[in-house]
Amino acid sequence: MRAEAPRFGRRLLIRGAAQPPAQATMHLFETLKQRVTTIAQGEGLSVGLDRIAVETPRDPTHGDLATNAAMVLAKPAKRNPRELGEIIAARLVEDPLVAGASVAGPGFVNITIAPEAGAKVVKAALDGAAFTRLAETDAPQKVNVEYVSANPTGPLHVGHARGAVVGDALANVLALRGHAVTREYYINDAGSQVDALARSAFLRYREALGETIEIPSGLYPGDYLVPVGEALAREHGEALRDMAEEAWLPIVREVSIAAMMAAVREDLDVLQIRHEVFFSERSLQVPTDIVAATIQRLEGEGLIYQGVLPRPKGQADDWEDREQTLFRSTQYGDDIDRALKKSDGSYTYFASDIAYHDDKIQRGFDRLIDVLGADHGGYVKRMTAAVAALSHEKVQLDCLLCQLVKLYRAGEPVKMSKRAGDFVTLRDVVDEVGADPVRFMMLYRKSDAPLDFDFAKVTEQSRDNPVFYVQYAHARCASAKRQAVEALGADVLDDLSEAAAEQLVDAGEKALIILLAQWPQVLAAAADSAEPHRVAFYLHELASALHTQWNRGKDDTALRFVNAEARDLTRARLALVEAVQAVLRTGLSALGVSAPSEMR
RNA sequence: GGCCCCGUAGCUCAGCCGGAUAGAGCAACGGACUUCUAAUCCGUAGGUCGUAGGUUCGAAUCCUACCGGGGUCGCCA
Repeated sequence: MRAEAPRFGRRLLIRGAAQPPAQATMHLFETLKQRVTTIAQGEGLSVGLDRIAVETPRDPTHGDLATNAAMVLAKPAKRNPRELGEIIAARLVEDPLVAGASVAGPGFVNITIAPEAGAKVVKAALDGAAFTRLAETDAPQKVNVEYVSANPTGPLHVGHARGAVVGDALANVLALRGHAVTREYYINDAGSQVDALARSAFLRYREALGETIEIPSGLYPGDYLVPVGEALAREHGEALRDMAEEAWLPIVREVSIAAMMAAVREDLDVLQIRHEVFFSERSLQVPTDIVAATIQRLEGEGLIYQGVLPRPKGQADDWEDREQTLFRSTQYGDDIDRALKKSDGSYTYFASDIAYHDDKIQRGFDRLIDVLGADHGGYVKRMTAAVAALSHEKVQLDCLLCQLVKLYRAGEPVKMSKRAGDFVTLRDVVDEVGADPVRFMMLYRKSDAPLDFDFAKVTEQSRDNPVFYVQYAHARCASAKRQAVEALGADVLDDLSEAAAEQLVDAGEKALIILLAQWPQVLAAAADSAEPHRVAFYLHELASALHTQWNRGKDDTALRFVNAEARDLTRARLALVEAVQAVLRTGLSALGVSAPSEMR
């Protein structure tokens, strides 16, 4: 059963059908890399061309850009890197995009770009969507991103929020990279935990009928099941109470799961997270036992056997050797073979998950990504092995582990215990601080690093708060344009692509242009490495460069974006502002964070 | 004990498919600003990139071992 959720993010899924006209696109780094490669080929060099990189040097006195070409090409060609560098530099300066090139250090070629090159970058970035399409891959894949997949036994808590945001942003980034992305949620509705849920709801049902109940440990004590009990009482009266458990449990279970999933979707909704596919684990067993069929297929390949696992060292005092159905995951790099059936004959979670991943493979995905909590780290090898076995190593599985989130309130840790009602739900956090800070902060850290989340800090309006800092940069761009209109009339913003942007030669303006030029490759790298946090850091850097330039205008009015005495220069700078704003807006949108025009 | 992740400035962290003098923010120190281009700005100082080896012309980055922190370890999901 695959319930199709309302379509969402379709815009992100649509690939740019028509390539924009050539002069509108300017991938500065790619273009220069091409030029350098061509020069190298003209010199008869062919080994190491793919290692040529054009990057920004750490030290800005080294120029705007630098290439390692001379160094990576010299060795295989048995040539002197500095000499080779001189040749490359001499040829590069012939290029109209290049104002200067010189050899430095062990053989770096440092490049100063011409004002015309900067102007092209600015004009390309004016159309944020077209500029972003420069990040599209020429080898698009069908990618499945599975994330959240929380047990439907209660509301989502803060820990889930991180996986939810990371998965969603990753899906966005992959889509912008040109891949066909499906966002998916696996509903664990088949195990013993949902039976425990049903028993808990049944107690609430009896409570609704007037009984005094006590919820034993092992069941779910949260009062979020009270309404479920009441609904059961309304619908069934006392009918369920007199049934045997085998009779009422399936009924109560189904109602409870439906209620929990409705709550989960509402919780995700407040973060604007929508999955396209909700996949039921139970549907792999009922009405048809797809799990069995999958196992049988693997058995045909000699990957299933009855066996006894070795006793693990160091612990497991109560270990008893036991023969069970095992998957030969060691054949694909796992440390130990893994059990597929429990002693009562039912499938392990892993067995169902094998069938589930097989379903994804059958649906034709080239790449599968599972966003998991860090406590599932031990699960990665076996699932990777299973996908390799099922797809005959054709399909790649990447598991992205998200570390824990620690909550703070003004520096003090927020205490959470597992007891009823004493954990912070996703909804609590979003209600208190808003969706934007939650989303941005969850992405402002590598996902495999622990994250501190401070309620006070993320709503603070200061530069210490990265969410505010980036959004404010976007708002500041809007503000600059408003001021320009006031000073120079509404038509000052017309046809900014016609502005004389080659006037943007100030160091701060150039720094902004170089940063803008990096956007397509930052996005591409974030997608390829499955690291959406790179986008967040990049946006912070771009925001910082904008604020810096703005602040320089305080000391030196000649640098202000808006100058009522110099309409032509103002228009050039407005083009830059517009370009920065477009990239900020596109980037924030990829992260699912709003881009306000003013901060209130 | 096995496996996975992490260890970078006082703090919180980027950088990691090898490249130049290792970066940012906070805190510290020294200045500027008294303002709607608002929700600060400029500068200074701060480092055996956990330790020890190895590969390399070149290592925070790759390999090995160890130390420290976290997670996880047959029928929970």
